[in-house]
Amino acid sequence: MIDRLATLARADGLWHPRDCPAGTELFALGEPSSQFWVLERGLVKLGYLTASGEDWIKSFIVDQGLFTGSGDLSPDGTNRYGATCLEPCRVAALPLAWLGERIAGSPELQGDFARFAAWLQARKQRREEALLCASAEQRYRDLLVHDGALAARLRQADIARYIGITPIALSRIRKRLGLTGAG
Amino acid sequence: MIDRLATLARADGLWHPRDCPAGTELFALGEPSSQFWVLERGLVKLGYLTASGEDWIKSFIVDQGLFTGSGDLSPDGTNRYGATCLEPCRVAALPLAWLGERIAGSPELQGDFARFAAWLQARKQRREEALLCASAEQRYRDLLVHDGALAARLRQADIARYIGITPIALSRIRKRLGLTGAG
DNA sequence: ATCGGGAATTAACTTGGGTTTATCGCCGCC
DNA sequence: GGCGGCGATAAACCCAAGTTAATTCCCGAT
Repeated sequence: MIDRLATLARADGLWHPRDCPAGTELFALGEPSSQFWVLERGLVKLGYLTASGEDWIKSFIVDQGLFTGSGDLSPDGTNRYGATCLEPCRVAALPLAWLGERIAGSPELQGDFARFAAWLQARKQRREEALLCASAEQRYRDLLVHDGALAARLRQADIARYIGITPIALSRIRKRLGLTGAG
Repeated sequence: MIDRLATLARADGLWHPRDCPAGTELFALGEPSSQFWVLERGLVKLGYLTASGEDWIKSFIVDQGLFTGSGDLSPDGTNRYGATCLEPCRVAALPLAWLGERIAGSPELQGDFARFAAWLQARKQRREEALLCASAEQRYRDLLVHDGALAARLRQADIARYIGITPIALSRIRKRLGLTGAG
């Protein structure tokens, strides 16, 4: 899917991947959302920023993936969350307006995006259920079980903000589980 | 959209709306998810049931709406949550397989469902953000502001389970806000 | 009017997480 | 080797929410 997008964008002279170091802010909450992002390599966090200045992590994009700042593909509107590189990344941005045209004109891409939307929806479904029904400790254990490789690449602070607690509370949970010092 | 669906289903002899009293369980978590539900009148809650027996409310369908037990339209799979009538309801169930064919054959219905999916996604987006970033008190106040009419029709226990706390904690919040006795 | 039942509230106690501040460990740099 | 900075952990304290149990309120049935 990413390859197909890259090929189409290259043909239109729109494919400009760029390498950026860890810590780079790709876009911020509140900015106009007219672009669509492709991660080719690295690790990106998508996060909300509350009025009181805390940030909470919506999701991680690992190794390869697609994301926007608004959660959909509409070319107007503003970003509902920001994106920051957690590792050195290679990313490319594409105009959402261009993407809309290309999807309309390509049945393969339509299929790609339909599958992507379904996958994304299932993921959101599980996340909502976890946030609503499971305790912080349960959410942490689920993360370790289902995304252990990801967890190993993240700082505890980012894991905590993804789970919905503070880094200190996560440290306490790790102590409870006998994980401090053991990595 | 509901009218269009009803007309198509009636033409195929599949439209059998039924009235059911408050408390009726339309479907339960874990059952095979082969049907698609249309609410014509009433109020339905969609809820998860945890291993320890608590239930948490995913969302409410108010007056008119569409819902499944799996969050998508795939005709296989099992229900990830259950549905219960909170008020006397008129509902109709349609086979998901039938719906898939009808959507494929009707551009209008395709458009309807594309818009519906977009709306649903935006709603999930806001819910995820609220569960992750906002306190229980904040979520309650948001509910009163944005869905006051709905809140007035719900029992406090259901509001609490939707917000993500116990009815007792909600009662304390209401006391803090000066809403006990006045509401 | 009164009785019974469900919903909401209250109280008392426990637990988990937030906040603040301090300490520890590690690693890169000079 | 020593310094500085960052991430993780620890300690002390507070508050919000869970738990259990009791009480009040309301409303409908008899």
